[in-house]
Amino acid sequence: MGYSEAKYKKIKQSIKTNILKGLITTNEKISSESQLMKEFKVSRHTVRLAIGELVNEGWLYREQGAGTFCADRRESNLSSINENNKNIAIVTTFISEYIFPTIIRGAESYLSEHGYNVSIFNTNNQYNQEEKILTQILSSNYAGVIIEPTHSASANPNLKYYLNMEKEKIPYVMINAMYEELEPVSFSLDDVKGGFLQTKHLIDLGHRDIVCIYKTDDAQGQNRLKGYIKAHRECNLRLNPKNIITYQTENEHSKPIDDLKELLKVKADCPTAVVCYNDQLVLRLLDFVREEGIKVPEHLSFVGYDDSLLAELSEVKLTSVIHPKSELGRDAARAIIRLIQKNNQIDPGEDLSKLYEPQLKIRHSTAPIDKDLAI
Amino acid sequence: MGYSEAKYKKIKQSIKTNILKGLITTNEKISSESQLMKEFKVSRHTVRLAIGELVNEGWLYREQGAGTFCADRRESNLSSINENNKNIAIVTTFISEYIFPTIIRGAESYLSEHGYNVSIFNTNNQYNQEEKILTQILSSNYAGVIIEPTHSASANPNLKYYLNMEKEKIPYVMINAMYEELEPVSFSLDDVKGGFLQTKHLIDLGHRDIVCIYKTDDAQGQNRLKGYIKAHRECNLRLNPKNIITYQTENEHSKPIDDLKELLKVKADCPTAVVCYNDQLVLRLLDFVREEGIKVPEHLSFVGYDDSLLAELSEVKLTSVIHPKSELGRDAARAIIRLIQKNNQIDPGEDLSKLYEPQLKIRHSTAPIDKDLAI
DNA sequence: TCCGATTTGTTCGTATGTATG
DNA sequence: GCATACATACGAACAAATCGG
Repeated sequence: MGYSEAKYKKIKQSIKTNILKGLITTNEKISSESQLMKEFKVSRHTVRLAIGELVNEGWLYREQGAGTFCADRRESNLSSINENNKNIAIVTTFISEYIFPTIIRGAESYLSEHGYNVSIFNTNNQYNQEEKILTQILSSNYAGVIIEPTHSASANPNLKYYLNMEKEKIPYVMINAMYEELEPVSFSLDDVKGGFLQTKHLIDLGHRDIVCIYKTDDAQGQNRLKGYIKAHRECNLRLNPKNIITYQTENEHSKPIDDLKELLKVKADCPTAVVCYNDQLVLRLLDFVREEGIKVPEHLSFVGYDDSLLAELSEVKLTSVIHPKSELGRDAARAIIRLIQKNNQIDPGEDLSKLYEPQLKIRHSTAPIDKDLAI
Repeated sequence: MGYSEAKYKKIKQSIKTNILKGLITTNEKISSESQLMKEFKVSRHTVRLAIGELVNEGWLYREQGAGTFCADRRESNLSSINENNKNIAIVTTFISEYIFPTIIRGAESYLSEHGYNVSIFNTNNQYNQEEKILTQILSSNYAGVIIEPTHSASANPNLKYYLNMEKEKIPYVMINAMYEELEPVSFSLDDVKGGFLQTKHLIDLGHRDIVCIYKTDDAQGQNRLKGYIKAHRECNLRLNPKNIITYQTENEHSKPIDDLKELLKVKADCPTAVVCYNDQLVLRLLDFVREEGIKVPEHLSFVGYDDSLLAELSEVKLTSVIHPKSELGRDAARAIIRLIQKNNQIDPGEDLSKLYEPQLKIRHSTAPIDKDLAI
């Protein structure tokens, strides 16, 4: 039998997970050995091996005749180190994505100025990775956590870990999106308004057939879509369902471009403008439309999102929604320090959260509609 | 059976006594399990129970296939904190610079797979900031450091900190550049060759007046400049001193563009090609030349460096030197873990360092010279 | 206080997998 | 490739402590 899949290790992990999720609290009795035998369909020996190691690692303690109980890890392990605990964890979905470095840097500079260390973690937008990281943070020694939620559009399977963080009095703040059930301190752009601004700008320029292309497995994209729809409603414009293109992390490389290609084929009611999930997507689409001989913005206007480096470096400078990257990072850092200092208990009146008002930076990728130049 | 006379406890006591009597010394092999079974006339399970507890108490350690050995208790006591030390510091000059996130991510993914935490620090390419960070790392609890040297071209005022890290047996590896005095384990691109490739490609295309624009306050830029000169030498080409533009971090926003502007004014012996310090610089220059009505690559060829996201997203796709970003990050991570495991002492024969062979990715920003199209 | 059910503690036997030299 | 050593896993039995009735 392979070591990595050792049964006793699975049992260990399971028990440890339950502790970290807060399902078993200090001095609470865990299942008896015979119960665990049934549950995992293993021999008593195997159960005892698992429990034995957890006892040695300080997670549990045993009392003959009474049972096995959850140990109080804080006292034994942390008390000595705790005073010097100046570690902050920053958890992002994609470190290398183009706007994150700026956010991280904003946070890092503020935190290091205040004597904190910054550890970074990467979920790759995957729940199991997020779980692993939360597990690690909970069993290590962090004073606070700045986290961007994974797959923020769906219900979160790791909710228990967040609740346990609250119980363990480890403050956390969320950036860019949030799990609303938790009502966390959060820092994010008003994405509904952002999507609204993107769309309204084009409507004001006379556009009527506006395609939107949004990634909808995170809350950001879903909210931007809401804003896109809202702008149409407010202007009493008919909304063509065909003009709404959505994609997920999994198919982000193919679907947006394929679907837009399909739309541009039909010359009747052809779109005159496109709002995009972010600047990077715009640039990829610009490549494609250039090959097709479509001119931007004369034939087709584009609005980006994030106002990233790309928006300024591209040939056609992008009209884009300004994302307060660096400021957001600093604000999140300031808030987490405040929470740490206040021992995670702030006055009800003091709302640390911030919803940033988006603004549109108008450059050269959008122009008034010109019917004579229709594609 | 009474607990006080538990067989496994007797075995424990016997082994412990032998160690304390000096009959078994550090790293000496004790009797195998089967020998102990015969000696004490007990089952294997009982022997394992005794040994298991002694392992947990730090008296022994086991090696599968080899045997069970007497542990060095002095060390284990001192390094009991170090056993759990799974923190790696990554120190970069500019976190948000466009290629760093990819390097960091390469390192982070490998390190987190191996159970390490990653802390990041940012020197902003300033010595005093580097000093602050090194101070902090030395006074905290890091198992290893991956660092990009600050101002790598000049003599380093923080050398003592590096020497002290060696004394404290904190392994470090350098990326992208190195302080040669230290002869560190390092991972970097062969920048001389990179600059050579940039230039040689243009010479091969028939260009003779080639401008180079390099940042020379780091070793990367200085080496690329060397490569640029070397390419001219090898091809027996006259080198026009006016064609060498250098700049520093402080004036990177103005000097490159101003100097190039100056050069292009003079119609006599006007350059036909430009090699740049990195892709980002190329894109900024592309903006400027576009305004001037200069076409790329017809009138003026450009070669970038790093093969970044920008090279593929720009309108004119950039010919650029490939930087092994992610691979370099992983390699550095692998090396630091190896150094930690080997307690910073590797065999002289085992050279962990790696100098990456650069390659040129040819895209559309370079073309054969065409005298008829001279600017 | 004692009983009985439950729970952990100790010990035996056996078998097979995996790493080392 | 082989013997040896440790690693994982099953089954069974009895001892000792705890707890509710």
